[in-house]
Amino acid sequence: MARVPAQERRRQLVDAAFRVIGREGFAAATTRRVCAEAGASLAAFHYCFASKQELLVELTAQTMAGLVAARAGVHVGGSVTDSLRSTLRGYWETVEQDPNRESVLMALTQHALREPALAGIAEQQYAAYHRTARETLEEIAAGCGVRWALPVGQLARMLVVVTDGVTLAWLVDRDNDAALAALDAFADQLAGLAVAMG
Amino acid sequence: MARVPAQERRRQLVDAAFRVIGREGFAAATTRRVCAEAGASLAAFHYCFASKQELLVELTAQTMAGLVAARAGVHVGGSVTDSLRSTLRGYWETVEQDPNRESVLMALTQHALREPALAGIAEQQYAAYHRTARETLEEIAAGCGVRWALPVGQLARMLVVVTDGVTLAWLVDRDNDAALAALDAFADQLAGLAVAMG
DNA sequence: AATCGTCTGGGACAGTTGACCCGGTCGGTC
DNA sequence: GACCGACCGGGTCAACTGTCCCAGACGATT
Repeated sequence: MARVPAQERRRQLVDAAFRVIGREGFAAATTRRVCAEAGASLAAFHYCFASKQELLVELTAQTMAGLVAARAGVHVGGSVTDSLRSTLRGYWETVEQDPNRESVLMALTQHALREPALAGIAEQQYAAYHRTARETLEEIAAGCGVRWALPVGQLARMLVVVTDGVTLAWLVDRDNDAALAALDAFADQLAGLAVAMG
Repeated sequence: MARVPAQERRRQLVDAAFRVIGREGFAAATTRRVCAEAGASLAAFHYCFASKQELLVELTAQTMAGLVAARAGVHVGGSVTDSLRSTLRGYWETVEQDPNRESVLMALTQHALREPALAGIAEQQYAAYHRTARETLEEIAAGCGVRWALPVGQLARMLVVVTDGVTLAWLVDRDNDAALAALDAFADQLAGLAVAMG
């Protein structure tokens, strides 16, 4: 087995855990299974992490941070409708690009809601998620010269609701067309809440 | 220990599993834990169920069927906006009434997506869920004398997206007010897709 | 070359889990 | 009252889990 710096090993193990969970579910992510995926020994695992819990904390934080980053893409251009559509479609591209990420995210969220050590992370990252959505909406409003008819915080939550809801439905029936159609329709709907600046 | 007919025992064990998962998460639902909750012995368990898997199948089917039933309430009255609002608020009442049900549902859905024996159930029940949403929308349209500007199937998916998305967000931050506000806003939005019958 | 922290190999441990089994007990039926 | 299927108690089993340990090997610094 290759000799690898501890920090690099940590990264490898986190990545391996991500792949295992995405492929076989949260329950399958045992220390032995993760080590096998990463090509490491159990001893290496416990040299890098004090416990499995520690691995999970790092994985959760990293994945949720990636979530916020991946969904931060704003596309301002043309009308409000166009901007919202392309922003939501931009989000959907990230889902299609790595569908497993969503499965992992769901599993981790589910787990984090139970685990006191992780609960803070989930809540905090969802707050960041809402914040990102709000910034996106404000950017669009500014770029298109409109203002929102509802409090931006409320609209931000609606945006998160739409992305999460569409993703959840898609995880069950894997209907890409329906997902895209729903996203477009919601974009049109939300655009109706933009009123000309005055 | 009381002497109970096998069928009744099955019911008790399914109920116990539901409670355990709702309170402590899916992973906590071991056969022993479920038996303790139900006040039954391991032997009783394996007399009633051939395997834990069988219990899970029954639990999943039963819970998802309950989901469809609980969300089937339609409230037609007044304008389209009023009807949609009260229908969505009716749904939210069922959530507030038994918040754990949603946690269990999420956990089971998550699990069902991995387990071939359960995948069919999840898919089938979500299809039923979509069908119910469509019927709700058609009832509202008929009752209010309007038609929908988009295909009803697409609107039905949007309705499901909204309820699931709002529920998911609420599971993380438990913000009741935000959930209700989002539901109302979406009701108003969707009502905009109703056009007078011509 | 000696040394020291970093890293690895293989094994061991106690605890838990799903499954199973056997002897026996209950309640109704004939 | 004999019988029989429904039901239970308690114990056992192999498999798997997270965690830990120790002897040793590597590589840079001295």
